[in-house]
Amino acid sequence: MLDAITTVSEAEVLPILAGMSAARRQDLLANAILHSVPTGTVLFEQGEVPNFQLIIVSGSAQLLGKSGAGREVLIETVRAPDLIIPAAVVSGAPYLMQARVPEPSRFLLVQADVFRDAAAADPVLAQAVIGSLATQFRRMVRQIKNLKLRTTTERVGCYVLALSARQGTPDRAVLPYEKTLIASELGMTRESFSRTLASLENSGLQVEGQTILIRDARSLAAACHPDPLIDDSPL
Amino acid sequence: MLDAITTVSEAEVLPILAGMSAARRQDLLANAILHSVPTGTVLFEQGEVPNFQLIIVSGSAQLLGKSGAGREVLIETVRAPDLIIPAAVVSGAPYLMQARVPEPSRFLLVQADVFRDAAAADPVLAQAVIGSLATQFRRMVRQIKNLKLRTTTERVGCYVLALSARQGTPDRAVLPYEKTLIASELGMTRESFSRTLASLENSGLQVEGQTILIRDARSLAAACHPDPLIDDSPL
DNA sequence: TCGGCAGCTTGATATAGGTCAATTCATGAC
DNA sequence: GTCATGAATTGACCTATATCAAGCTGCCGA
Repeated sequence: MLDAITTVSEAEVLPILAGMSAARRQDLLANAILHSVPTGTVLFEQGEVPNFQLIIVSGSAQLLGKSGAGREVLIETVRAPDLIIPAAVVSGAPYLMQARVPEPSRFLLVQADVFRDAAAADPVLAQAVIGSLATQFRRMVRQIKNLKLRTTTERVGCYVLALSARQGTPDRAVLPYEKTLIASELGMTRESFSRTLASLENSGLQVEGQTILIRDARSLAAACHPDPLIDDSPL
Repeated sequence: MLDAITTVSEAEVLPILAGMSAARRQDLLANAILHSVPTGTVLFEQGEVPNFQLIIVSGSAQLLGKSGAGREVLIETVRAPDLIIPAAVVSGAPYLMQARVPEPSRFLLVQADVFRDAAAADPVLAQAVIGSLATQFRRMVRQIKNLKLRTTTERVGCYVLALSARQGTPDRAVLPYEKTLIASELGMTRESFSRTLASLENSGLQVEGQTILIRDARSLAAACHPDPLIDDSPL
């Protein structure tokens, strides 16, 4: 499960580390570890202080927020290639979210202080960190606008539209994980999500298990008011 | 209103630029502009592409999100010394929020491309940008947890508690701006905010215009479940 | 093949919070 | 001082969404 990196060939192609001088990258990877984890693994809990910067080599990680009462909501999904919450690592502050692995994935673990030092010393790595942080920040802002400015119907409809755009299939969208999780991501209960999806069948949408058919994108858009400054850009 | 910087004395003390070599800082400031603006000024609209990186020298800026329907909510307040949405500037993407000035303030305007180049070239500036982005990201995460995991009562109560902690007065909190704005920041209507505050009078709280007296912090905390991983740390 | 979960849907009901409207309060202009 | 304006409160009402409670469906393991 824990493998020291013998060949850096894999890590070399990581876009995050691209552009770093070979020497610097060598330095970074000296005591890095490549970790392959199965579905369901918890990478860290909220409240923990980061020991490592995790770099997603393949797969993805879900970031969950938990309340004192035990309620648990999905906040974000991060996909390869990216860093997992560099904000916590660079600030050395406790994680605000738990990280869980929804599919077999591989991560590169870099000691937190090593990572910080490297980011301070290497402008190319610093740029990568800045880029990752900026993108993640903007996603959070979009989500806040989504929550504060929209009804559940709008959130659900726009979620489906954004999904179909991201998947390159204008006539359908396949839900990437359980509806219960998606509901929590959208800030509603699973029951509301189910009902809202059903009610959108009047607006050119058809639910078929995990796949949602979009029979009339025009009508759907009219019902849920997509907005490029809220919905994830297809980038 | 627009003044070229003749003396850099002011900018020199800006913590953001501290640590940069004098030469580099000089370079940055060469075509920077110091801008003093009155209350109410809109610095930029959402949707605009950033021309400048704005650095808050004194005062603050409010970041608002607007819906197509014209609804407008407060998302964040940024205070000196800090950068205004570096995420938009470094990524060169359109602003997701409008920036408005709630008090007479001064900003240093650095051409966006100049700022990007400087951040790429100067590790110290890069670190400052990383720090600012990380802090701002974490604030957004806290806000999302606040919105998704809490009731209005909890949000209002914890807001007051956090305020009083930040202001160093355990027995009171002074609301920093209109209640309508605060309500939108907390994701509710002004009416709900008003009623919720009133209802918390049963939990050791007393409303006195813009100042809220905390007569029984224990009881208030019991009613609203503060959580260090959600509420702004007193840092 | 048969449980037996886990996830989902659906229905009935409750309620938190939104909407609309009227009133008070505070502030600043004149 | 009075008036006008915008903010805040309060009340009555309503609806969107949560909650609670069955069923349903598909899947996995024995």
